[in-house]
Amino acid sequence: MTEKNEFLYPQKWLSKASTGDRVASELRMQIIAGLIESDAILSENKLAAEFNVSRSPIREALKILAAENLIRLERMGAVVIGLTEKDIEEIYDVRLLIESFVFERLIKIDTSNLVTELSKILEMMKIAIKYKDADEFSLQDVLFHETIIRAINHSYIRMIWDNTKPVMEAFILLSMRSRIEEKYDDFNRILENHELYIEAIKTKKRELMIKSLHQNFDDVQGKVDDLWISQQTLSKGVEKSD
Amino acid sequence: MTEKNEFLYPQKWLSKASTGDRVASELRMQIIAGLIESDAILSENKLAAEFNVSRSPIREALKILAAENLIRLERMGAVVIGLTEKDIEEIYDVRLLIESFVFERLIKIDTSNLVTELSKILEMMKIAIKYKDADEFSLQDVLFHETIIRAINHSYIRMIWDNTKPVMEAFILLSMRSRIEEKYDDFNRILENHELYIEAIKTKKRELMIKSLHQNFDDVQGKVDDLWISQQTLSKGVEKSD
DNA sequence: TCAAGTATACTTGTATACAAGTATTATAAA
DNA sequence: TTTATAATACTTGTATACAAGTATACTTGA
Repeated sequence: MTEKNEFLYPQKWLSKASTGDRVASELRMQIIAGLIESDAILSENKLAAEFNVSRSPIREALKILAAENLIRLERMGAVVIGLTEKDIEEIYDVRLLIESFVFERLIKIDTSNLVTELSKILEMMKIAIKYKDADEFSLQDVLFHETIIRAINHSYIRMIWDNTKPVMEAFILLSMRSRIEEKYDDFNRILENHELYIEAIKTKKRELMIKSLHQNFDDVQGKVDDLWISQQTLSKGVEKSD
Repeated sequence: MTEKNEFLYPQKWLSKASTGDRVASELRMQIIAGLIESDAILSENKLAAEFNVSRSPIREALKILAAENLIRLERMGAVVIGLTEKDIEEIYDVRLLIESFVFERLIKIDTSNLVTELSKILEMMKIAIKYKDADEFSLQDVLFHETIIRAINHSYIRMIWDNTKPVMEAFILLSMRSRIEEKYDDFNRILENHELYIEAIKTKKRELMIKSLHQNFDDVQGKVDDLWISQQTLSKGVEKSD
């Protein structure tokens, strides 16, 4: 048995989370990072032993991951589905879909407070880059989009966001970590893109928003390659758990 | 304590469901039907006693309902949010959104099998009406849309469906039950509308689909009024659980 | 009557126990 | 060697036990 003292998921983001949430966050990262391979079978008992907790929070975690389509709950054990390139594309389909919807609503309301809020987040992102803090950058990046989505006060759009957020966050986190050192310039492009997004919301120009969203997506396409590479790196020297 | 021998949710739909799923289904119906009022506080222990099960499946059920935004999990007790008219509108926003997306994908693929499948479901719906079986009709109605959505094989669109389906199913169920007796003619309109939808998929004509979707939504607007009326009827003579 | 403080009866989160069912493995027979 | 059967070691689902924390209500003092 291997004692794990290091976590992929930033523990400080889990200040008041339950054990189940913590386990879910960590397993999610391990699955998306490829440390736990697809088709692997997870047993509640083994996981409980591994994380040094009881089966209750493990069950909770598995339910969460199943809802996120990262695993499949079967009779005997939970089968890891993992995150394919197709999944990433699909997540961005959904983001494109809901953010477009949100934008149409934003056009009809006063967005000055939102723009202020977004500007603040953007500045935080700049600081994060300055100090090469990939985690903080990812946090703010996700928060940026969450802030936009929450602005229209739509329970079910927010529900969709809540369901896709964890996977997206984990994915962005891994992607940014692998890029912060080598591909430093990428981040300026991301910043510019977010500035464009704010501008679109401020001026309520649909074309700008579409442009920004698509650029963001194109940017992600690159992230995918990077992540797959980083997965291989991460997987090296890690014993298989079968 | 009141012993409940009758359930709002059709038990035969839960053939291989866990106790937690059963409890969730029943609580969902009671909340949407208004038997459990908004702002009511649900305690795990009380629910466990009421349903004659342990806290484990109750916890599972509450997690499910929280994900559906029907309740809010707080420190002390789960607070019932309930389903407002705004929620119904929002659910249909989402349906409009994802079914439009799905249609764009359907245009690009061979839909002959899908059309056959949908025709079969439509015939089932007709039989259900013939025998005034509101439950069966609702089941097929929901299945109709689920079949369309599943046809494009998109994990994350399906995820959105999975998350909104239970609430929508419960809502449609209650609505149809209240209408099957008095507003019999409504059902023919619904059938025609579904025929239009099939035609849209067959001919891949966008306008037809939009028309059908909007008619469906207008139809739902009427459902809302009916449901609120049926809620008051249902609520009569039911003691409050505070 | 009112205020403060303490005791009590709740709440959830986690751990453990038990039961029912399934896959695997070993054993025995042909 | 192969097949059938039985035993065993797993699996999850549910029930129960325990611990930590919170709100409420009561008691005690003025």
